[in-house]
Amino acid sequence: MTERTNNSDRYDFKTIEEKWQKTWLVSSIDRVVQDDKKEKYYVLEMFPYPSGRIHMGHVRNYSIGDVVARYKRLKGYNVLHPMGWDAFGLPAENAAQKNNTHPAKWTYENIDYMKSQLRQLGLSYDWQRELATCDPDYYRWEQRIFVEMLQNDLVYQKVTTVNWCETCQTVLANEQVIDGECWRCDQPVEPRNMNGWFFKITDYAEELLSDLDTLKGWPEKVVTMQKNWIGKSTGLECKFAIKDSTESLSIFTTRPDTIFGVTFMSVAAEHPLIDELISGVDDEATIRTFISEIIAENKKLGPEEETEKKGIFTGRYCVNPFNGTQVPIYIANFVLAEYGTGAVMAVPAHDQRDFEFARTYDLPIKPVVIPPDTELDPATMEEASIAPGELTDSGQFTSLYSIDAQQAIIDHATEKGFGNAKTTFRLRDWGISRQRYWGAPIPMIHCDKCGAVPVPLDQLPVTLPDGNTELDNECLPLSKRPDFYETTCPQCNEPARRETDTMDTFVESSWYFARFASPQELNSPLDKSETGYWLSVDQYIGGVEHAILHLLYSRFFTKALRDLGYLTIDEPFENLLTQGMVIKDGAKMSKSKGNVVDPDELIQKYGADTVRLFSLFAAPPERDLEWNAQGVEGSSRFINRLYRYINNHLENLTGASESTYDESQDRALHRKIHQTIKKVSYDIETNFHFNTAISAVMELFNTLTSLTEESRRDRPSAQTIEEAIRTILILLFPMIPHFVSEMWEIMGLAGTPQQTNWPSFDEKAAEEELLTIVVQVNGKVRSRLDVPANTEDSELEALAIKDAQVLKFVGDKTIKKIIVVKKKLVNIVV
RNA sequence: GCGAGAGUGGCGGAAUUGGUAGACGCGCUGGUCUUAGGAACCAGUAUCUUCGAUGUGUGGGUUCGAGUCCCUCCUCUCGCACCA
Repeated sequence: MTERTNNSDRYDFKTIEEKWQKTWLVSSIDRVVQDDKKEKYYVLEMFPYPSGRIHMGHVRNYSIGDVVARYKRLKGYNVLHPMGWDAFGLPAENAAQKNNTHPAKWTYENIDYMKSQLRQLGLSYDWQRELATCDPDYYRWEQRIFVEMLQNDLVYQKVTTVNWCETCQTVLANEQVIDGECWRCDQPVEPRNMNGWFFKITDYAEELLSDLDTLKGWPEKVVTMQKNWIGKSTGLECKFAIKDSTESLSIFTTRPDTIFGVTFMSVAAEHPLIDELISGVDDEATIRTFISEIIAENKKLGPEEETEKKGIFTGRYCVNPFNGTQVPIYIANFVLAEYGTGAVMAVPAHDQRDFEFARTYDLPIKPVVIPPDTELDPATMEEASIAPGELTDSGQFTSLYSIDAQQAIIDHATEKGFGNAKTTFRLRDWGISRQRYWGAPIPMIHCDKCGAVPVPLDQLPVTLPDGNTELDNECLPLSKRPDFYETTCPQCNEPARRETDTMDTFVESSWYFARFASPQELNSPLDKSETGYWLSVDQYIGGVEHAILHLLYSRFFTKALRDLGYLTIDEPFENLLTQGMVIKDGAKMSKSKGNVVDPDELIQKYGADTVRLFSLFAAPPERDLEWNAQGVEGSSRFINRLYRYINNHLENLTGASESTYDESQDRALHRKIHQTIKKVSYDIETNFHFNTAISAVMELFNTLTSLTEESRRDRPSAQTIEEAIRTILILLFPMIPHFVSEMWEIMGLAGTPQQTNWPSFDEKAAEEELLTIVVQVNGKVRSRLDVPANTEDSELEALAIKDAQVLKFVGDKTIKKIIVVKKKLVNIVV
C-alpha cells in the first residue's frame, strides 16, 4: 500500500473482518440444536487432513459450503454446518520422526493453526461440534462399532499378500508403491503374507449397487464410477473335471453361450490347485520357474501396463462337462487369481485375450456363436468375435440365439449338477489393518487358548501409548511397544497379546458425518434422536478424488450402522456436489510447479470477503477454477465500489422512509430489484451457480449507479434506492458476510443480516412492461420493435411488416409465412 | 482400447424449454481528474473488405430459426483398463 492511496475510499477489511468474527464468536451465532419445530438442513464439506495449513482447494470447498449454509439459514432452515479433522495418518508419523516430536503434538498444533485460518475466512461452523478423529473420545466409538460389527459377522481376519518395505519395516498401501518401490526409501517392496482384518463390504455389494439408483442428487459421473468399481457381473459357474484326478477346476463365465467353443483352460499362477496339477509332471521344474517368473512380473508391473500374453502347458487336461471334450490346461499370466475362481475357460473365437493366447501358442479356435450376416473362419479371423448371435456346433443348444442359450445352458448345468447361475463382484472386502502407530488401535486381543478375542466394551477405548522418553522414537509401530501389547486375555486371564495393527484412516471418515449429530454423546457412538433428526446429510461437498473410496466406505458404514440399530437411513448423502480443482496457469497448484497461491497472503492483502467472492465468481462450483490475480482485484474493486456508494449515499438513505415511491422514476429500479432476487434465488436453488448469481447482483448495482448519477433528473426515490442496497446486501450476505454485516450496521438497518429472511420477489414487479421484439427476415435479425408487453400477435405482425428495415429486406418478394413467438420475436419468411 | 464429460472473444465464463450469441468480470484502447496513476470515474472493445457480410472445434442434417437437437470426424479432460 502506498502513501498516495486515499484510505477513506477503501474499506478497512482487516478491522471489519476481525470485528465481526469476534462478534460471531462471542455470541455463538452459528450454534445449532435439535428443534423439531424447524425443518433441518445438514450441509457438510469433506473435513480436512490437518497437514499444517489450508490450501486454495479448501478455501473454495468451504466457501461454497458456507454460502449454502448461510443461504439455507436465511431461508428459515435449522442448519447443521459442522467441521472437524481427519487427524490420523502417516504424514504425522513422518513429521514426528523428522522433527523429533510426537504425532499428537504435531497434529494438534496443525489443527490450531488451520482452525484459525478457517475462522479468518468467516466460515459459519458450529464449532462446538468440532471433532478430531485422533481423539480417544472419537475412536473409542469406532472401536465399539468394530466390535459390534465383529459380533455381527461383518469383520473377519485372514492372511493375505501385502506390500512390505524391509527398510521401513511396514506395510505400504497400494498407492504408496511406485514402480514397485517404496515411495519413501526406494526400497523394492516385497509381497508378504500377513494376517489382517477385513470389513465384509461385499455383503452389501448388491445393495451398494442398487441404491446408487436412488441417489438422484449425485453427479452421474460418480454414480458410474461406483458402479464400475462394484463391478457386478452375472453368468455361469461351472466345474471342469481334471483328468486323472479327483479334483475339478471351477470357472466363471459371463458368456455361457460360448461354452462349446472352449479349446483350452487358463489358470492363474497363484491358483490353489497348481500343486495338484503339476506335481510329478515331466516339466515340473520348468513350469515352477515359469510360475515364479510371472508372479514376480505381475507384482513388479504397475497396474497400467498390459504385458504380452504368456503361458505354459501343464501337461494336464480337463473335461468340458457339456460335450465331454478334453482340453489342455495352461497357466497364463493374464488370469487374475483374485477375481472369479482364478481359472478361465478359454474361448478364443469369442474372447480377445483367449484369441491372442491361442494365436501365440497355436491352439485351436472354434467359433460357436455366429452374429447375423457374419461368417467366422478360424484360419483367417483377426480378432475374436464378441457379438451375440446364433449358436452353431453346440449340441442341443445349436440354433438358439445367445440370450436364450445363456439361460438354457445355465439351467442345464444346474439340472445336471455341474454348474449354477452365479453373480460375481469386482468389489473386494476392505482390508483395514495398518502396521503403524498413528491410527486407531484395532480392539482385539490374541490369546493362545481363546484365539482372537474382542476387547470388552467396558474396557474401550484401547488408547495409543503416549510418548515414551526411554524410546528414541516415540511413534514406533505398536508391534514394538511391549508396554502396549502385553496384556491378559479377557476370557481366560492368561497372558495375551494385543492386536498391534491400527485401522485404515478411511474408517474414521466413514462415519464422522453421523457423529456430528451428537459429537459429545458419552454413552453411545450415536444418539438416536439426534441422528434421526439431522441425518442424512442434505448437501455434501468435496473433491471428486473421493468419488470411490471415501464415498463408498461411508455408504457401507451407513448401511452397517443401520443394521446394527444405530441409524434409520439407507444412504448418508442425499446430494453430492463435487467441486472442481483450483488451478493456476492451466495446471494444478503444486510446489514443484511453483504455482501455489497461499490463502494467508491473499487474506492479508484483500481480506476474506474478496477471496471468497472471487472463488465463487470465477467459475461454477463443479468446474475447475483458474486462479487469476487480476480477477481477485476485480472482486475487491466491486466490494469497494459498493462501499463507496453506500457511504456517499448514507445521508439520503437515513431519511428514506419519508420519501415516496414514484412510479415513473422508481419503476425501472424496482423492476430490476425483483428480477435480481428472482435470478439469484433461481441460480442458488437449482445448481449453486454462484457465479451467475453474483453477476446478477453486479448488474443490479450497475443499474443502481447509472440511475442515480448526479446529472440525472429522474432519479429514483431514496426509498427505492434503499431497497436496492438492502437487497444487494442480503443477496450477498452468504458470500461476503463480514462486509455486509458492517454495511448493515452503518446503514442502521433493523436487526442483523442473520435475523433477516431471504427476500421474496414480486413476480409482477419483475415483469417488463415494454419489450424489445426482434424482427427477423428468413431467420436473420433485421430490426427490433419496442412494444408494450401486452401487444397482440396480430398487431406485432402488422408492425413488423411495416418496419422500414424489414421492408428493405422483404422488397417485392412474397411473404410465405410469419412466425410470432410470444415476447420474443417475429420471423418473416419470404 | 472402453466409458463419461467438454470444446463459445485476448482471458475466466454467460445464454431456463431451439428464438437478440458473447451477460458479468478480467484485460486492452481512448478520455476525465491529477505533479503523478498500478487509484477512481466516463466511453469503447467478436471478426472482416463496415448502408453489409461472417461468426460458438470440423463437415453434414433436421427446422421459419441451431451454441442448444441428430449424424461424421478432430482435440482436450477425467475415470476404468487383461474383471473372463
